[in-house]
Amino acid sequence: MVLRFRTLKTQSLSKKQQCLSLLNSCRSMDQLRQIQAQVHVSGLYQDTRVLSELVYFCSLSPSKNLRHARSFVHHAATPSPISWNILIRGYAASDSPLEAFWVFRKMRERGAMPNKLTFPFLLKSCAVASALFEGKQVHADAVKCGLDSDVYVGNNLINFYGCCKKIVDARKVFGEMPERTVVSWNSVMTACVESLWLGDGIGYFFRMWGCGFEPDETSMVLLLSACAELGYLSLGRWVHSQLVLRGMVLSVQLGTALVDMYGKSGALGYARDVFERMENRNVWTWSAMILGLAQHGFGEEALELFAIMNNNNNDNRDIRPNYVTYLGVLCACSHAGMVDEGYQYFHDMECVHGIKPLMTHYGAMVDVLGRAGRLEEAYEFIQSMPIEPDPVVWRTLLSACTVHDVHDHTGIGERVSKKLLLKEPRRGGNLVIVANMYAEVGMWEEAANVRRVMRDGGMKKVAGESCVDLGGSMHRFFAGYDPCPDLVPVYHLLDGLNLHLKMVN
DNA sequence: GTAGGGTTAG
Repeated sequence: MVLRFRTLKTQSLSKKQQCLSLLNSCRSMDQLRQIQAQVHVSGLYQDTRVLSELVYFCSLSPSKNLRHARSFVHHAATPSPISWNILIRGYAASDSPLEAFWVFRKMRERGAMPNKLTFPFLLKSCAVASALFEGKQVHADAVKCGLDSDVYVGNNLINFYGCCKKIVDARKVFGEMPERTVVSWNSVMTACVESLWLGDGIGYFFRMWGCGFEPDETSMVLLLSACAELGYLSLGRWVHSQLVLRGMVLSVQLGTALVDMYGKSGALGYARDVFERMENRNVWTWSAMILGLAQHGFGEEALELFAIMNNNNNDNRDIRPNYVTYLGVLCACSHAGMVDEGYQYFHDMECVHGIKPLMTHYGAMVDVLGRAGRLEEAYEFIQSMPIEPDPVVWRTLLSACTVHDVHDHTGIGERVSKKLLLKEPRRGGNLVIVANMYAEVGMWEEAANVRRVMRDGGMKKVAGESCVDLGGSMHRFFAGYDPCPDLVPVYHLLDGLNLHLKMVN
């Protein structure tokens, strides 16, 4: 289709209006080039409104071309703030979000004044890029422009600091906001929950409620994900009851959050119940259910569900597994001892579904091999990884070594511990595993050496902690921590359990 | 005469 101004019925409209109308109906870069030629001919090239529409198409339409948009703005004599903002917004959603920051620098160099709509997308770019250094400069600029009091700017500042794991700063911004909306509360909750400051996240929910804000769906999803992470079943059930009481529609997100919470808390019956009742499910819903089953020892059921998900006869024709689904699948294999299947799924993940394995997938596969006692194979698997294994991967194998290598003197435990300590020499927890491994096989001198290294280096293991939900409140337990007045029956029970386990094995 | 905005899933 060739576009010309005179093809329009609206002959009476001005050249400029015709041009804007054409831009409005523009669908491809080819059409845009034709319009661009017309713009040149009619001398509308420096019109700020026309320019912003050109930039809008190149930055935000499905056939966008950001370099094109950028060149429009850079070559314009005086681009309006709107053009700059649209360009920044385009980069925020692109694969190279930090370019937004450089556009902003250029904008400032050329003396354009940012307005309150400049900062949200700019901060969003810094947030997705986790660019703390750049984001702080933006924050400072927002303060200089007196725009940091805008509620949208504030919400994005919270989100930015949250994404950079600067929770104290996120909370500081929140605390100093002159005006807040539900989104502000949700943003600060997100920051806490994402960084596993779960109690604080839950606290913000109830403070929000106390301040008279109505929690929305996002608030509920966030609260549920904090419950899921803590295994705080009683609070999770309370949230569920609130959803029913308020007559909130069980959206895919809310339903998934419930399935996730029940699944992680081990209440698989409830998880399954919500899952079955949901009208719409997406890949996250299925993944949450699969992972819940896998993590609680129902490996075969998890894999069965995965097969159903992939079965085209079901209502989920468009649901394709993603990286989270495969974490659940591999977790199922390791808990069910299915090594060959694990290899097969790991292979299919990339070759059939095009999902490039992440570090966690390699770790999960090491867990599959390690739990099955195939330690050498796991070691070779790590050596053959195309990415540099992180300490977690080595620690997974080392833990497997302490279980399986105790009476076997192949020395794989030693090799693995060397690899791990090379990467993370100062983490006390690593040395504790190594010392225990030596002690287990009676290599007392070596064990003592490791302990001495720890002591001399001032290294301590961060105490492992367990939470138990009792009568609706969370109780935290540490090893060696002794708040209970009468532990004797507890130890008797534990002894009994250990005996039972040994007899079963 | 004038255009555009935020938070959420292992």
